[in-house]
Amino acid sequence: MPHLAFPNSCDGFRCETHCSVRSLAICGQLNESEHQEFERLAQHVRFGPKEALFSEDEMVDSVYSLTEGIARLYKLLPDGRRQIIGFALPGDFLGMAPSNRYSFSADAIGPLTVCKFFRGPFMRFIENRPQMLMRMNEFATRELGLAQDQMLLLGRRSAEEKVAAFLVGWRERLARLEGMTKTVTLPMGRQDIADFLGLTIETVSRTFTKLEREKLIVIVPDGVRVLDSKRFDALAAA
Amino acid sequence: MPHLAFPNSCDGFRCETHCSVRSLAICGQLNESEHQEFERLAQHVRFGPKEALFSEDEMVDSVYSLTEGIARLYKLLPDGRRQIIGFALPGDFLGMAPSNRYSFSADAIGPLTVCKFFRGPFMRFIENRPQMLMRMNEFATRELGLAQDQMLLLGRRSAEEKVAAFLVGWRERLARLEGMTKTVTLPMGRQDIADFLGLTIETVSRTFTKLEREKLIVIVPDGVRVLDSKRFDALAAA
DNA sequence: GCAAAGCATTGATCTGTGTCAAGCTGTCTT
DNA sequence: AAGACAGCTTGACACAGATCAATGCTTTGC
Repeated sequence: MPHLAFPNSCDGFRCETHCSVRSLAICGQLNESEHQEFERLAQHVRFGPKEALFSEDEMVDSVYSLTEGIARLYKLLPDGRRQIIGFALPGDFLGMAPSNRYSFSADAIGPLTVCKFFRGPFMRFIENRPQMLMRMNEFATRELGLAQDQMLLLGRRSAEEKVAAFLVGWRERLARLEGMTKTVTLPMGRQDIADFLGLTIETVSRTFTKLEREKLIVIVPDGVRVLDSKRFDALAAA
Repeated sequence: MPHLAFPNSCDGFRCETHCSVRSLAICGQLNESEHQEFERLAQHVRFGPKEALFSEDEMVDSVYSLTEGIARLYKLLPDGRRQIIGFALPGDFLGMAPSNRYSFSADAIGPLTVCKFFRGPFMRFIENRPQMLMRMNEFATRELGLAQDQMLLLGRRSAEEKVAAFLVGWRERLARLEGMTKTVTLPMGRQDIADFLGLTIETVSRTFTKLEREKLIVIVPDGVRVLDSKRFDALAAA
């Protein structure tokens, strides 16, 4: 796009270049003037692959609205065991914690951009805006619902069910952004999937292979193609 | 208390009889007049052991603030496998869901009382009260934090670590209500603990016995007594 | 005081997933 | 083009926790 001369020059203005997902994001229901005021609080920040947005136990100084790319959210045990508690997509909101320290770590999987807000100004902006607070509630409630689904998966599903449910769930989340497709792109590696599902990388790999042998999926570079949606959804449901 | 003539006669008024945990509850920061208005929306309802407050997939018509007793919150798979996603204590708030249907089931473990609110009036009460919305956010964020801890537990801890972490976590939650004690009361049965930790009842039972043999706890009726808090916390942490 | 029921414990065995160890595939570097 | 590297797959084997099967311990009701 050579005619788009200054792609980074619109900070501080409503600018769809930075936020193709604005309607999905925390700021999606602000009117024009509110949004301008809100934008003045934001810094647009880019992160490279594997770069940390924040780490568990750090003091919370900022909150983030993800605009592009995917982040991995995880907790570590002292001996290095890792549990990925979620993957954040564009539109997702990060950084609320039950104390003044982050309760998990977040880092970029690929290149990633966020709107970053300092906690104080952000809190002052929302504290007397019921609409914004309601939206925060919706976001928190949705996250909680996902977390509860994940508890069921981690506690009570077999390896095969875990992988199938993960692929179905991931496909649905992508569908909100890109529309439903047969090919599900998987930007995260096998180890990330393993740490999300409470499995080892070997078991994840074997299970992918097994699902392919059973003609439910085809493994393609950076993802899978779902062949039999019906049988697949059934496996994921139960 | 023979001089307390009408112990159930104060519905509609501020009444600590119904709410020894008011300061911990959703309504804990309302002023006197707001609280009276809020109370007018509430019904005080009692449930007996095993009685259902609501079930997964039912339409959400009410939300609940737990005032006495303990509830078990769970999700079921079609084949009957169960995952308990949490235990609710007095002060906890139940019933927010990401859709218009409950995303889990809740039932009383023992006798239980709640403040029940119809969704519509409740929403109308909070929607223009930022303080109340902030409090809802705190509650949701705390729940989310607990859910994330539980994901780490379910995905990455051994049976012994799960049981130890459960006892430590449960003791801390009780401490908020009753103060820290050596004896941890466990109102839920072994099957409930198993379904919370992603284990079988046999493994939970064996693990309790093992912890007792190792002189970390003593099993007493309806609970355990913690002998070696230090070693115990260490096991729970990692 | 005894039967019945419900819950918890213990033992023997099995199995799904983890662990350890190669080997494979694609990409980047020089 | 060749080597090195990172990520993924496959195989052989081990083991934590599940399953199956008794048995024990309270509580409840008569």
